[in-house]
Amino acid sequence: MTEIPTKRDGRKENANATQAALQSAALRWFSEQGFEKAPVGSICADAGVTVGALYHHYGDKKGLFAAVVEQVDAQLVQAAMAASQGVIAKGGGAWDAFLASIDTVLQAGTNAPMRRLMLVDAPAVLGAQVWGDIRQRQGLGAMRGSIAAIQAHGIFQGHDAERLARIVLGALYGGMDSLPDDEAGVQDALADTRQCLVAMLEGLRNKDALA
Amino acid sequence: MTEIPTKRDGRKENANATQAALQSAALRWFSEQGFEKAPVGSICADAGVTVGALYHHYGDKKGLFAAVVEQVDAQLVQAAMAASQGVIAKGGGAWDAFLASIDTVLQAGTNAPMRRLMLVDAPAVLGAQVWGDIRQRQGLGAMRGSIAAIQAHGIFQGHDAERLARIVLGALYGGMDSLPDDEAGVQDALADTRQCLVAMLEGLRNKDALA
DNA sequence: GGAGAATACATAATCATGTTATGTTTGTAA
DNA sequence: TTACAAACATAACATGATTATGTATTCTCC
Repeated sequence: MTEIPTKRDGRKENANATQAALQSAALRWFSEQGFEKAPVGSICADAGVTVGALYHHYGDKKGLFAAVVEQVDAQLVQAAMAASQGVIAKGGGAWDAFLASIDTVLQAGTNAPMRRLMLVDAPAVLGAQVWGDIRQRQGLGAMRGSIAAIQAHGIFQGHDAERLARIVLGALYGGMDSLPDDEAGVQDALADTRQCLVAMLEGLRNKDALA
Repeated sequence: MTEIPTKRDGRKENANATQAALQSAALRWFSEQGFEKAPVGSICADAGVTVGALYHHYGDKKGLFAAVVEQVDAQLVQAAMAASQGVIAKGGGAWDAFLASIDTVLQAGTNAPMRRLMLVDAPAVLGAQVWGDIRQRQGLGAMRGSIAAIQAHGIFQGHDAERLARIVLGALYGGMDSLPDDEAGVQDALADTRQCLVAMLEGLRNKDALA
């Protein structure tokens, strides 16, 4: 969108490579150790560069963290939307498509390190402003879109899509939070959690239908 | 519970006083500036002691933070239970008492600094283990108790109280998260948020009643 | 009631870690 | 080919948490 590089820039290619290496290493360190216990020196060493590269591209440690968070979030949104549209493609209704996207997020929440990265560290490290912007662009935006799509089908009428998105996402996070950290039995808990969530959502849906 | 001090200990009284001063100052700094931007030196200076006192009583900065979080959480639980029992005392039902406790928590969430302290910084700083223990003793424990009480009245049957508590609390936090940071219009948003939450809960209640 | 011990701090050094100031290289445009 | 800027490397720097050590006060016990 910026400009069509008629002559390819060798500098920028290298820069993109180091950024990719940096974000890849950072994702490992941040998810496994948490933001605090992930020294910039270790991340850079792991990426095969020095701290100079990091501060050149991201300004500071939080900048790198923000880039990682947004990247992961974007991938999750993409997966959720793919699942949703998969249901539509198979002739499913808007409601079932909505539930499919929720299932995808829940499934992703199975991974404990990822949970801490996205739900615990991100809001604390980035602050309300930056994290709010990222959420708006990624998760919340997608959820708001999904709810708006649902509302176009006559469901969830009369509620502010933005607020409802936050509440539903909150319940979803609460559900993810209830998953055990140990690998064993996660699937059982997942099924149970899903049942609770769906019950609440369908409850809300049916209740609105009466009014 | 520990032992009846037949001879009063002057040391312990002084120690309790400094601990109170420390926690009071810490609450101010942590809620206004966040954990990271609250230097231990400033907290101690504000409390009229040196860092030696802090590390003697709490081990480290996180220890002091944990004490503050648990104290605030305990106060909130107390307020919620008082509201709940107030409804009972006036002849209200278990369900309305349940909603009253939720209202109390929501109302507390009106305060933005408090929100960051309890919902953002606490899980990130303390880690899953410590924070989980505190929640278990305070908020989650109370919510689980409330739900169990509800279930004794035939509502929310067939769901694991623990898991349901986490999901409801998650939705509650999501709702608090949707509140605007500016003071103006908070009450409007609060009413709207409350409506969404109650709708979901009553939806779940009614749905279960059918099965 | 005095010696010893333990508690409750104060003070100053230490240390870990994020950040920055200053090169140095390399590609690119003129 | 020269000048300039982006993309790093290196080493010094700054900040803030932690700790090692010292001291006074209080309690315990003989």
